Amino acid sequence: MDKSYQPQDIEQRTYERWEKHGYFAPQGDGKPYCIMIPPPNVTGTLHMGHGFGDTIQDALTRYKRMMGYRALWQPGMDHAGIATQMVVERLLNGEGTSRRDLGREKFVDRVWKWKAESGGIIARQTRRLGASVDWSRDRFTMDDGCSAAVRKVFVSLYDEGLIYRGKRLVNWDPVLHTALSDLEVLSEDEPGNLWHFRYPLASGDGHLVVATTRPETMLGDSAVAVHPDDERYTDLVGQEVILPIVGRRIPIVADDYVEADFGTGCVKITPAHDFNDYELGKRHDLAMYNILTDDAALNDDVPEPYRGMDRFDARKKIVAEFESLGLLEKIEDYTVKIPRGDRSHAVVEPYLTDQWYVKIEPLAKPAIEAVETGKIKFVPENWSKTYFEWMYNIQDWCISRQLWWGHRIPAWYDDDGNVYVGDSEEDIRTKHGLSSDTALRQDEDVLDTWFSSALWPFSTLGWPEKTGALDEFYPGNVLVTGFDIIFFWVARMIMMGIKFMGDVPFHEVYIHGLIRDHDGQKMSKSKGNVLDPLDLIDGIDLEELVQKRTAGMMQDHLKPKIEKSTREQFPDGIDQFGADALRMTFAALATTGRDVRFDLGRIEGYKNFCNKIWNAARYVLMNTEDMSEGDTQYSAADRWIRSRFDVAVAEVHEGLATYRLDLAAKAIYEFTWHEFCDWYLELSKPVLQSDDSSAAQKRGTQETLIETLEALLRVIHPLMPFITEEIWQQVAPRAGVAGETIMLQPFPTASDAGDADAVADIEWVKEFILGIRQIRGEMDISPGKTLPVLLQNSSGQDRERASDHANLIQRVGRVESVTVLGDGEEPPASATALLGDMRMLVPMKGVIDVDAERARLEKQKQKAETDLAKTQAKLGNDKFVNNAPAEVVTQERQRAVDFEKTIAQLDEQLEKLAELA
RNA sequence: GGGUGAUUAGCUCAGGGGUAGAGCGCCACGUUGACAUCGUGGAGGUCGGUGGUUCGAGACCACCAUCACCCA
Repeated sequence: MDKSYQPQDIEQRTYERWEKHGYFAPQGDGKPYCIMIPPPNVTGTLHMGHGFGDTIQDALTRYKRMMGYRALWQPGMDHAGIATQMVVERLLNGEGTSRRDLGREKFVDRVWKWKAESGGIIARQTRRLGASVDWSRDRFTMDDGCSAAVRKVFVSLYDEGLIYRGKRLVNWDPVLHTALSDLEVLSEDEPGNLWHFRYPLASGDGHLVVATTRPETMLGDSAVAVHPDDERYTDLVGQEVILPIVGRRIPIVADDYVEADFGTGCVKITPAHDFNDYELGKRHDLAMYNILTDDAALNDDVPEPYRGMDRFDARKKIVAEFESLGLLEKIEDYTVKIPRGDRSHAVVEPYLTDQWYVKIEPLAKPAIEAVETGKIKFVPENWSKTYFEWMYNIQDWCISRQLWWGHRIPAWYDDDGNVYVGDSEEDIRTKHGLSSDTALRQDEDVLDTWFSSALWPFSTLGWPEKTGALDEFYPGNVLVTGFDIIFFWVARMIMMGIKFMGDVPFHEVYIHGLIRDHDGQKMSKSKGNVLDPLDLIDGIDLEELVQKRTAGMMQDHLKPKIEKSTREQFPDGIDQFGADALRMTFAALATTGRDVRFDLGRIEGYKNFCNKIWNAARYVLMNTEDMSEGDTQYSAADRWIRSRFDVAVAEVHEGLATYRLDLAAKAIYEFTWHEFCDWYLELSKPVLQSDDSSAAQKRGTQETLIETLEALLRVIHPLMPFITEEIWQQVAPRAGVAGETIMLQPFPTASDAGDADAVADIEWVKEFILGIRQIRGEMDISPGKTLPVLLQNSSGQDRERASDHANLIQRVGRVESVTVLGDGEEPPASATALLGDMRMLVPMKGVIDVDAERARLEKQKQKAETDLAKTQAKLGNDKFVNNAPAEVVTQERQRAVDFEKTIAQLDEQLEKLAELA
């Protein structure tokens, strides 16, 4: 074995071997266990969030697989309609052509080509992370099966009246020329203005003042509204104003929606370009004047000078015209919520168009019940509140998108405008008896990507076909995802699963946090703070990282800033850490919190942990080479480490069962480093390296070393698959374990045979050694110097242990000799450590500074006195003694006694020091 | 405005009515035949504030402050 751990040598060949042997497919005849991967966007690349989620899912899958389940982790990718179309359009722009130049068919062909290329990158990243997904079942939301599922669901919902088409106000993205669902629109505060306009009354008696943040919409106004209880305007309700510039007479209406306290209490109403106004307009039966084009320029229904003008240019012109008409009352600074498309970042317009909708309430109801009744549980449980909050206020879902990339809506129109919905054109012709000379044209639009994602838990298993996979793996066990897509995805899967499978798609939803950078900032391409998981696995130099972060940016002006911060944060680029270190880091960060800060220091620590395991294995292998057959005798240390291992195993089971991967990782780290390596390996050395040890004793320790390591590797494997497999290949044969791969070995279970005596003995030995080390450390005695130790006030058990484990104490504690002092025997001046009632004395002759020792003892005494005072205060309180549980009181009394003894011992020792001075 | 969280060591975070924890960082010492990607020892916290419940609160409750996020 190499002297240090080198991940790059191991990972890829190991993964290839696993994949080639088909280890990832469900195996054996155990109970099924299934996780559906959240399908990543096929044209993107995996980011840290995916790495995090994949690590969690892989750990769970590997664990269950080792526990004997038929584990399926279903992989796949999502076609990501808008995102993908944008990427490809940008590619085309770079080539000097465009989507429209190509035409729909060629454009879609082009996207498929790009998909093939890009999808490969993601698959490669997934493999590098060590993900044990069943590649033989790989799926894509646009493949034939998933597409069939989409059509089937659309048609059934339509037939049931749950999908309808209608002219509604939608969020219109004027750059991408498509409708967006509410969830795809992000509103943020931006500085703006509030313009106050005068609208003359038709009666000629003056004017009203309305305030607006969007002056250009006044061209589409169809009313002015006031609050019904607003006495200032009671008389005016029912009258009319004359809309400036346009010259239209529009009514003054009264409606509760108006806030009398806001502005002047008069609101202009533009039903075709504002969601609130739209509702108000319907209540009052107002006219709807659409004044925009698909590009959000003004259309021909506005006064001539404005036609064809961009909305923001029109705004300026309107304001100027009001001013010149003497109708501009004032302009205030005002912070406005600006809605932008989450992909294009264009300002979204409320716009009247024909769109397809899913009537959501009938689907939402059972989906709410599923969580209320506990059929589906959120982990952490709190997220169900977020789910309910949204589900109780859910709106109909706009599912049509004016894109070319996606599932085309299975609806056809004849020349009379009749709509036919069905699986295909032939299907419709048959169903409706339409002859071949009736012209039909299919709806141009495609479906929202999330429509197909909502079917993922069953479409991937073969639905609408009846398949064995569906029988076996639906419903899945757990969905692992971030809280940001509870609405987009989780809720919709639950609705569709219940609707079409008659059962929930999964029983648990484990919500993990979102990965942020070391400053707590969300990682995003435009901020230039994204990390590619592969760059942490393989490492990357600074220049390449800068290049990667600034390439292909939409906003060139951000480049210098990104370059600067990248150079500051990673002056030496990023080291190679390996997939296991990355995975262990993710696991350790998987707490119940919602933000996960990723810090390089953390992953470095886990890389060191890999090296620690590696070297522990080297030690074990080096020391078990010459294992012979014969009797074995197990030492207390051997029995101790087995007991401790059981405890660690139980903790790991508990951590994984409760989705606390951080606690599982901690238990693994703690045991491996601080018990197995720090103590057990050290305690094994005296046995193995001493000529006094019998062959049976050596064999006992060798067996314990190799067996514990072998089992430990299995415990670690779900979190760190590569290094454990690599070491296991060498360790298993020597431990007498046969098998091709650690992946398919049973996960250790805790035996209940803890050896309390051995544990007590070794804990005593550890305290002994720690006491000596403490003296050594604080007295600045070189680690190389062995020390004589005198035992004072020792019990029979102390003496027995000291003699039984003399070898350990001497070698590991670097103790020259252990001498038991008799009752009246006067020790020389010494440094002291306490072990229960016993005092361990290290004679000071030449080695120890009296003043330093006094200071040291004083400090210990002070600590004990503080503790004693607290304890006595408690015991002096009758209420405590009378009300606290008896065992707590007893324990407190015992502590008081212990502290008093400690103080007495320290006092005695301090007196001796005083005599010396 | 409605909702959900967070506030514990210099930093990043566990813990969850009965003795304040880890990793990293820091200080000192160290080439002990697995590991300097290491070992040994050490320093460092009135657990955001104020009240309350309790024999006992960092933990439970209320309010406040600050900071996030989601929804309108």
